[in-house]
Amino acid sequence: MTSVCETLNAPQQEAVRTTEGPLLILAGAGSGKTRTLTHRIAYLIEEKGVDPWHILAITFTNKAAEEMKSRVEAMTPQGGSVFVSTFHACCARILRGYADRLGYTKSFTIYDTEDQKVLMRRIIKDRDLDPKIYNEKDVLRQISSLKDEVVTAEEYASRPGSFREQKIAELYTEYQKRLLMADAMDFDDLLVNTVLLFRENEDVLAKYRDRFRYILVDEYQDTNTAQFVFVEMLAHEHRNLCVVGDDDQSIYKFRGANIGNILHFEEAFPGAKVIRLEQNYRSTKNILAAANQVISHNEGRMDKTLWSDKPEGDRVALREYADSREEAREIAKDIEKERGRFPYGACAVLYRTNSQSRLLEEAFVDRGIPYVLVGGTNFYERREIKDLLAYLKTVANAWDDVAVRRIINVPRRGIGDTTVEKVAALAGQEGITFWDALQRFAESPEAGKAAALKLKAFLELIGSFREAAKELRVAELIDLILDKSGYREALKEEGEIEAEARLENLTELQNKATGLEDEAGDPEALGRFLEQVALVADVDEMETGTDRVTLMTMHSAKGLEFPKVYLAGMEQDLFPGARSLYSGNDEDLEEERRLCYVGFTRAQEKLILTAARVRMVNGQTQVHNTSQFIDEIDPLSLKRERNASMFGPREGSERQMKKDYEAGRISSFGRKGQSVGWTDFGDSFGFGEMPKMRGSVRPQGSGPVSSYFSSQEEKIREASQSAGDLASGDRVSQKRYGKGTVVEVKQGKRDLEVTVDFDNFGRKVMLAGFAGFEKIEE
DNA sequence: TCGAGAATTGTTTTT
DNA sequence: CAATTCTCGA
Repeated sequence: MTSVCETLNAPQQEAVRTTEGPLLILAGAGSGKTRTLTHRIAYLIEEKGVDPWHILAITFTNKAAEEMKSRVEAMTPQGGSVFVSTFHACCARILRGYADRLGYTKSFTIYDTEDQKVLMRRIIKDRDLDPKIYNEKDVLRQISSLKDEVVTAEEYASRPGSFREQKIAELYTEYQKRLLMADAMDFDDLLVNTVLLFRENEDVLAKYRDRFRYILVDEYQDTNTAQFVFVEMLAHEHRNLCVVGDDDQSIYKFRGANIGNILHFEEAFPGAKVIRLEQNYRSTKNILAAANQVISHNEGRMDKTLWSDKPEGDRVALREYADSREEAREIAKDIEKERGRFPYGACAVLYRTNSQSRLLEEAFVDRGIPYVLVGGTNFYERREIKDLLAYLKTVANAWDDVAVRRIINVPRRGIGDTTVEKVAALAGQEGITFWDALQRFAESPEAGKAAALKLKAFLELIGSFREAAKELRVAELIDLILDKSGYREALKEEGEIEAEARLENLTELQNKATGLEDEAGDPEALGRFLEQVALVADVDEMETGTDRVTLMTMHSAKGLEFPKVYLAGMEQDLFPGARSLYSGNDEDLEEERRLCYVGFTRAQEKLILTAARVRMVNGQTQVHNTSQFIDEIDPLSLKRERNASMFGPREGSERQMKKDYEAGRISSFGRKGQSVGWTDFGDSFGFGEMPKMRGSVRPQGSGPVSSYFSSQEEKIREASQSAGDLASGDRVSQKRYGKGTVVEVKQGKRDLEVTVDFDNFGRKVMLAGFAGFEKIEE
């Protein structure tokens, strides 16, 4: 064990040896914090003789938990019995033991985001609120942020607030009531309810305080208030709390992460010791320099400087492309070209939004490059999986209305909306669950003969599953359900490729259940399975060790590292995203910048930034400048690579079209609804979709979209200017389009028509760089 | 009741 | 460009 410590640097060793009292480890990116943490746990066990039973380690993902556990186990034989887990899994575990104290049963189910939305939508509907004004997403977001701060429905309702806030409070209250009735908790509830459990049950709190005498929390910068409260309660007595974090890597403010937790740790835990890990073992000097330069633009950071004694390495590369498709293709090409130095498994392509993965995937498929996509639509969120899980939930928990209603007519069994609504109404007025109402309704004369028959068949079907569950393993139960419900049959009949994929997914789910190691008929196993499934993150499922390129968001990449990293889409308005740029709140921009820092510091040897000039975003062609973060890098650390495809002669039809256009041979080209033209900047070439336009293109205003039009008057004026001066007889009209605004100027006499589109932020949307179009021919 | 086609609308990031 | 909701006819 002492020899183990020798491989650590001085501050790391100190962090390992400071076992008693509160400790904040400020660990910069790549400073070996996981190593330090695992050594610390091993040290506690080996040197301090602490029983692993008394140690709790909280990680950010299940994957990180597993990894930490196996690393500790490799160092000390007892290491395997340390409780390493995520906040959510840990809370779920505690609640499984004591949920009855809160009015739940111990086999409560967990609602995911979709379940939450379904439930909330129903509540809003039942209360006759305008779903436009109270849309479930907004309401849920507000409730979620209240839960992040451990504000209960009662507390919130008792606070004075605006009319809307009072309505939200009512919805919150009702939502919690229905969750309780359904014996279900949402993600946030896992934390909040655990805190409430501790608050109201002295004995439970005492038990866990006694058990977890040494607590470690990783990625502390991304904890929210609820998590802080949870940890504080547990650590209150023994005060052996060690948190590790890096304020520069806090990227989850949007889901309630409270950076104050780390900034004010010393105040919350007086006498806390602070140790800084500032030596980076991961990246070359150039990469680190670029990362440091970018992050230095943020204000209010904790004082620390990351350094490295690694070689200089290559400069950070910047490559610009004409459009996003080309960007994707060139990345794929480049990966293939350098395969000798960087095998596929050594490469990662990171991006800001999940939607960017599509083009990359296409490019990789085209070249036959193997890749793993992390994130996007979670496996467990796919329709067929959710359907089957709803069956399982219905079997496990008859109160779960959302689950029952999901499957009552899946596959089709002739129970339509009308019937379902009647049952729901009955449930509402009697104050019983949907399931109970279903039983009553099937017997009542109100149900038509045909409907009653169908309902009874459904009830019997579920009943038979419940019976069967008593003597089957979960995997076998799944098989039975697929079979007897007719679900598998229905999919097979479709016969489409998509249906086949769905069947494969179901088989995969079954395989996961097979790996469960449950006894036949074990009543807990089903609940365990459902819980496991509810709490997995995308990264948890990531395979490692295969020679494949990794594609994922920068958020998902937190905590990971790769020899070669591409950051795709380094474009203003995409990264940093328009949302953060125009919110009027600098903190939003700073969070994006931290995300950029996280992205940069994933790279060990080579970092390549790419940007596209023209990109489709939500079906709209947008022209982007390179990200401001690029300007924040010292030019000496950056290598702007001019690539032939962008600045040299262009190939194929686009080039020909350009010539034709210039020579006046054609006045318009492109497919229906599209036109093509030149942008003012660079030499790039873009397609712009112009649904309202026909005819040829006259380049007008172009360049970065910086103007900001807030009032309707301004928008109209701007649109008019694009059309030229207004004359009498011109008609100006405006209409809402989504959240944006479209202003149309029709100048009848001169046969000129202009449409200018404004996005959510009031910025004029430039269609591939053009603001105005002259209509020449029909 | 149900499906097809039209219309609308939406978007960071995720445990 | 999706994905979802709406509308309408059978």
